[in-house]
Amino acid sequence: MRLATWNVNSVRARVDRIVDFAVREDIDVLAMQEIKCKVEQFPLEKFEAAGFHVEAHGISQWNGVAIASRSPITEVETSFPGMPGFAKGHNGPDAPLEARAIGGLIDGVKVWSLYVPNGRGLDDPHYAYKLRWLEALRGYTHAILATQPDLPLALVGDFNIAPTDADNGDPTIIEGVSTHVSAPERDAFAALEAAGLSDVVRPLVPTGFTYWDYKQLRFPRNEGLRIDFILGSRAVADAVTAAAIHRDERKGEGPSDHVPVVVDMDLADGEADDDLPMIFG
DNA sequence: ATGCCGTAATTGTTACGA
Repeated sequence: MRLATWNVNSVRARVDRIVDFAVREDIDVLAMQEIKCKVEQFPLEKFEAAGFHVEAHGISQWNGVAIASRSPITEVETSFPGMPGFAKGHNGPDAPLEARAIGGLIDGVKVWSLYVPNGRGLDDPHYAYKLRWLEALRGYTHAILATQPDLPLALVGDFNIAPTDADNGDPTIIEGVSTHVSAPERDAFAALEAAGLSDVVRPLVPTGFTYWDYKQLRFPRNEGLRIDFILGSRAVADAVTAAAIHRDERKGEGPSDHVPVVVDMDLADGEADDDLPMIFG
């Protein structure tokens, strides 16, 4: 399985670029974030014409996530258990959920496309919301791997955290002042790893950014951030054979400000192997 | 070079982004 994640910054504004990439790179599963449309506005036909099934979750012009897959997607969920909500003036336990998560089972792999809240500012209510959201995601991960430790689980998307200083090449993003690089955010990311996930791209692609702001020549100057990740359970990590960050997708006409991150997985059918008749035995 | 903000509500301006 070739699995990709991409914050597309509007699926309608660049659907042809997205589908062209998925076809050209022979992507099996493409997790998208910031589709920026309602489900009924999603350009389904162009994905289906290219041979993809699509599950999308979008409720307004903000946020929105989707998964396009060559194999059918089952067990679709549009939030994970415990996921908090947020709205202006309504930040409590009953706040409405945003369209920031969609999960499904694809060829035995549980895939989640995630758009972690931005945070906006260290003193902003959105920052506390971001940390609550990440803690809920950690709790979900811990719970599911406690009961299914061998599950191939992939949490992919825009985590809006630069986990190390090497992941921050933007001179305007400063520790102590900015979101994305604060200790609580980095601790929250590390807690996901402690819950049983690992970044399956970094061992194969140790450096490089996945996002460059549209302003201030950030891309030509290569002043970006690495904030888009593919986190996998042990079963996923053991299956990964290759990884890539498609930096070239930031070039040309009408790019997203993020680029796709891709892994190849060689997934043995663990249970099926045990059931195979011993023809040669 | 990869080039100086883009998108989607809306129709002048605001919200959002990282």
